[in-house]
Amino acid sequence: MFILTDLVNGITIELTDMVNGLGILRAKGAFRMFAKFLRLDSEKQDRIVNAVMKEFAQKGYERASTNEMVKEAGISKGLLFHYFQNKKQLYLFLVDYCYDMVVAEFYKKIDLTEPDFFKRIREAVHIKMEMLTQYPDIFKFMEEAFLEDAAEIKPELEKKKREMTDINMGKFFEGIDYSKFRADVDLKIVLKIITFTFEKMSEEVLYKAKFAPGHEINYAEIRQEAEQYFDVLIKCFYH
Amino acid sequence: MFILTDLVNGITIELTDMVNGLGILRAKGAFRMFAKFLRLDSEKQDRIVNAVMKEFAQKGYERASTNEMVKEAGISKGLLFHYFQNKKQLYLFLVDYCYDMVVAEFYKKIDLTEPDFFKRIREAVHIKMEMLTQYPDIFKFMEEAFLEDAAEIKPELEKKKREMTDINMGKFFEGIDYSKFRADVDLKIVLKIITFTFEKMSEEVLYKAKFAPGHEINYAEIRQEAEQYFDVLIKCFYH
Amino acid sequence: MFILTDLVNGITIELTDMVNGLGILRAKGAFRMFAKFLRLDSEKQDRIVNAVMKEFAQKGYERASTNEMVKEAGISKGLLFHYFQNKKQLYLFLVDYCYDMVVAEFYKKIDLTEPDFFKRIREAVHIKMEMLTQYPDIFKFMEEAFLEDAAEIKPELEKKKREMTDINMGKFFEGIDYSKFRADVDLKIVLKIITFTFEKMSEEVLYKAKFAPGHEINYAEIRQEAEQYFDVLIKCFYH
Amino acid sequence: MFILTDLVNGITIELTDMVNGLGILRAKGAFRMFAKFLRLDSEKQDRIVNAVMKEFAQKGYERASTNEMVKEAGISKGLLFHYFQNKKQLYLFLVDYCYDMVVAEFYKKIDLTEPDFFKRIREAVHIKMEMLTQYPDIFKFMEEAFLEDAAEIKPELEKKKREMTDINMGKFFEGIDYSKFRADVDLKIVLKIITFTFEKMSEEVLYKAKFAPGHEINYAEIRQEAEQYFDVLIKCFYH
DNA sequence: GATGAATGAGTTTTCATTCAT
DNA sequence: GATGAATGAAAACTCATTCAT
Repeated sequence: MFILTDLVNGITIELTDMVNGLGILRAKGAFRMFAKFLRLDSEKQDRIVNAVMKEFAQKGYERASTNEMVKEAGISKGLLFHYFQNKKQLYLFLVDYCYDMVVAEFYKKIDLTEPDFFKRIREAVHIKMEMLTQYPDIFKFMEEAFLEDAAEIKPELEKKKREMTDINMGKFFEGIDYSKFRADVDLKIVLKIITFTFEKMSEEVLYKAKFAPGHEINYAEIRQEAEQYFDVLIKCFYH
Repeated sequence: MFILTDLVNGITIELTDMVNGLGILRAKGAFRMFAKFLRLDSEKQDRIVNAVMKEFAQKGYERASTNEMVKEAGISKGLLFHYFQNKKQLYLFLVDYCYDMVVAEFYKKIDLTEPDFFKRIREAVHIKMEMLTQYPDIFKFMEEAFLEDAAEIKPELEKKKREMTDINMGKFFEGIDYSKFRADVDLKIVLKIITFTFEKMSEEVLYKAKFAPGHEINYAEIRQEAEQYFDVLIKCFYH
Repeated sequence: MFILTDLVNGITIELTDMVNGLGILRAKGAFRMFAKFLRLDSEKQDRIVNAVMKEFAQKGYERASTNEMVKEAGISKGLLFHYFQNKKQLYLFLVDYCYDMVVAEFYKKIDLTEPDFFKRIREAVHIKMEMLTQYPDIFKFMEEAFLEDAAEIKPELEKKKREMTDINMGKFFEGIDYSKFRADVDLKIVLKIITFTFEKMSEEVLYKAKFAPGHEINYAEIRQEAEQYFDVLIKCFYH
Repeated sequence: MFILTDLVNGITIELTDMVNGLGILRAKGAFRMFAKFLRLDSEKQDRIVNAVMKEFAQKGYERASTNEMVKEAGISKGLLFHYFQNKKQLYLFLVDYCYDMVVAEFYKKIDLTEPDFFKRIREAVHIKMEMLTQYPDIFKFMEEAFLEDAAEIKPELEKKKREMTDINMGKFFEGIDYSKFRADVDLKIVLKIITFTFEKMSEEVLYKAKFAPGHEINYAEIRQEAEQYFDVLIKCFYH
């Protein structure tokens, strides 16, 4: 579903499987190779995750230095590799780790019983903004991760994205009352246009925030801007 | 305007300044620091540009090796730095150089007298596909360049993007017959939705092409898909 | 005596002390420092010895990883060092352990009552080939061990070799009927020449086997080749 | 031919091609990839070769540290890799470099017109001892190199050895007066036995020297010992 | 006895950039 | 203008050994 994905890369994804609270990859056992790390007390886990995330987010995959990470995390060089084997695995682990965290959080909050399409989207936009404020580092990292195209991790990263972006709009839109949409145009195309609109809007918001002094986001303004889009879309696509 | 930008990164840009055949940056004097290079005979210029572009496109900014570039171009290490001072400047120069090339070509082809909004966009889509076929290397490089987020060049690159994406819809849409649009909604928002739609569509096409066997792009299919969007957009946004 | 040594490194050694079934080093108490290990049940001992031997044989002393050994043996890192103190001692222990095994086996088989020099050697060659087939891993390891020249273990290894190669031809040749040798030349030199010949022959066989497809050894051919040497040596050195 | 090879590894080789003063490998163009290094003034070349040789000889391939080499040679880290690409190439280069040096020197000295087999060998033994004294480091390195079995360089090193050990006794023994040998035994076997004898004798000498205080070699003693072998071999193999 | 997390100095290799020629 | 040898900091990763549990 678009709301989460456009937090990070603007690709619509299917979140249904995650609703139960298990991450896709965790459920698939991909975390087994990081068992050593996951057995640590959460204070240390957090210290490491934050240090690593900070470095990757700041410098990207290639330039990020494992030396800096261990210095920041206060652990030895060997230990990082003891947990994560190599830089690539460390990176891919972190992508999953963050993704799972974000998805689980989102689904705790969204109300999936709301049948009106635009109301549901409106709520999702608000949840998204809340989370952006609460976990800015994670979103920064995720955003970079989905743009990352370092040769070494590209294939695995693309595969991971594909796993996470297995589009299934049918499921996402379950419970939505489609009778409100006008009948003279292709509904699938209409839904895509709406999705695209909010994704691009989000991108613009993030993009502008980057260049704003202090990178602060004016949420009130975004909501107002979103309402403008809601107004047009409802008028044009509902009958 | 979206057509060019979504060739490379999906950000809407202002092309008006380029129509006269001078690149934004060239016009602004940014090429002065590469005067030595630009004074070379064009055969040597091309040899160097192609070698450098190839390396950057293949490996990204960080991993690209100046050694490989000079080997491929058949020039000495010192000479490259004589022309371009350092790797960062070399990269930024190349971004401009390619961008100018693409923009000039685009404006030679587009018919700016067509008053119908959708017809103009349709033509732009076709031109874009033509150019993608004709200059695949340049587009590959530009695409990578706009995704590049190596820490070292990021600030300059973002600035450059901003310069190139200083949105000025009013100018782009000059000559367009707006009387065809329905009057009960905000026209600016409508134009944004339409722009967003084609940008996202392009992104999807490129994304799918990445995973298609052989990365080939089915242009006929894209045109057909675009027509589906035209159909909905015209029905909903024209009166 | 050459037969055993050229199994492993082509240096003539004195085997008399081993005939009683005790290894040189074991008899000398050098095994005391590995008492903890030797007290284990033999199943576990074997598991560890095999895992360690495999790793050392495959990668040599330097590159062999204690991590791999404990993984293969199914024991903990700490335990390996509990038994063997450090990598060097582990290696030297294994050299002795294998050597003792090979020597004991050899002396169970050889007939020391045969008085004819060449007949005794002929039998030894056959025993050697039998054992090479039966314990290829041990021989592979021993062969590598005697070639090993990693700086760290070199002094001890050389010392060990010396202990094992303390030449005492007089004892080895006991019971041999020397009256068959011609009297006009120095018998000691003659015996050395014969010894050298079979050692070098063995080396050549092993060397050729290395490059043969599949490394297989053609034993029939070796026996035939040995007979050619026997023929010349008997004609020239017997009267 | 045995004399040279048993200087370093005891394998008989064909030296005929080297007589003209060009190394096998140099002649084959294998030195092209080290052209940068070979273009240096010989003072610097020597400084580097000696530093590298010293480190490899002392510690073997694996343990030898390129850090130590550059420190000893007084050059920068990058420069070593500028000349030799990587540690493996550096090692293999040095093997060739030394081998060529030794072979060329040997052939300047040996008198190939001497028809008597034993006289020719006697001279070779003397030349060998002379060279051992003159270039002890090179011989130390070569000896180690031929024993080296580090996994990484093994295949290339074995190939190199094969190139150098392409046995061609026929050519080496050209000009030798075989009529002096007894006719009732296989001459080829006889020649092998003699070759083996001197090779093993050399090995023993080197081996003993290793453990002698100060590693000094008593050349007079060796010559005397060699004479004992000559005496037996002449009596038994000449008619 | 048994565990395995933790250490940190060590390794080889890369690479943009400089500068004497 | 043109060369390419020279630099040296920085990178990712390894691994024997220790020690608290």
